[in-house]
Amino acid sequence: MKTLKQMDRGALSDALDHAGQRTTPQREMVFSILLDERNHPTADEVYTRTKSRMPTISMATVYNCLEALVTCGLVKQVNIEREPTRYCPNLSPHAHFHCRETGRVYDVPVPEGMMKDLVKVLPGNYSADSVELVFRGHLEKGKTK
Amino acid sequence: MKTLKQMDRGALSDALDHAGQRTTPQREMVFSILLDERNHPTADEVYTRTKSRMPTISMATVYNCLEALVTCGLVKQVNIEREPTRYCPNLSPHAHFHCRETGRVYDVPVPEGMMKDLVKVLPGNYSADSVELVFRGHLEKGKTK
DNA sequence: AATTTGATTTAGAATAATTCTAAACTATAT
DNA sequence: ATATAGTTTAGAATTATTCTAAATCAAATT
Repeated sequence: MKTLKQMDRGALSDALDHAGQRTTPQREMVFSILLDERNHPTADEVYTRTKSRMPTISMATVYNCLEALVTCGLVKQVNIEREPTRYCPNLSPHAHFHCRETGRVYDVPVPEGMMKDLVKVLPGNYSADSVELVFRGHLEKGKTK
Repeated sequence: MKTLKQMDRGALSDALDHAGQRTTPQREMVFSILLDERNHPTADEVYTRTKSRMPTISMATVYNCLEALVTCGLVKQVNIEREPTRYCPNLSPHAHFHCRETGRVYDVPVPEGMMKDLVKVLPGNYSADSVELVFRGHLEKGKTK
């Protein structure tokens, strides 16, 4: 896929606009890269991929664009154990699974309302606006369920 | 508290021994510092506190000691959003709450078996050996429950 | 008791992800 | 057309952590 779908393009400029930020070719390209291959790339990986299609872009701009996308709510940062930050455009509630063998990170959809239920373990004066759930382990091959 | 309780001292040398590592004054001191004030200090904070009682210790040694304690299972690393790694000697199952206002991290005990239940959201070929649950938000003052 | 062995400690250098800085560029508003 | 403000860019700076190599220490062996 080479460019942003009309739908995503609209979502992007709406979201940026709403946050008082401009829609730029670099931001569109970075967003498109993230949507294209949703394997939780690091800033460095995003830089490499983006550069292949927009050779003049700089690392600083990639960081800037990623930050803009995070700020306007279209992208989430995923941090696993002090490894470089990864970027994830999946906005539906999900957990992450970190494979010790490959280092890859997978989205794990969680049932409706589960994240809500989790906050019930908090004492009454703890008010949480975000819940992060990360599993670590390995993938067993050949076993689907 | 100035030194390690007899119980903790035993647990420490047992655990180190089991991992093929020696019990040293530096490791005892760092462990004692962690047990003394359980507020999830960073390596830097551990260094400062340790230095006040053992002025010759170096930063590298603090990192070495913390790593030894983690390796032998007495201490857990807590990573929140690419902030410096924090160290936590609480071995019972618990979640963490990260206050956006103060930056402090609190342990939140979770009911027996809850962590076990969480892994059930994983597809059958995902095998998890650790579950991490982090809440982010703020503490409401004056409200206890 | 002296010596070898291997682990540990230490200071300082190196690394690496990220942020900062200041100048150049761009687009929009005036 | 011009001014204004946001954005991009290269490169420097920052910072937590790891690495390196020498010095120290403790246990095991002679």
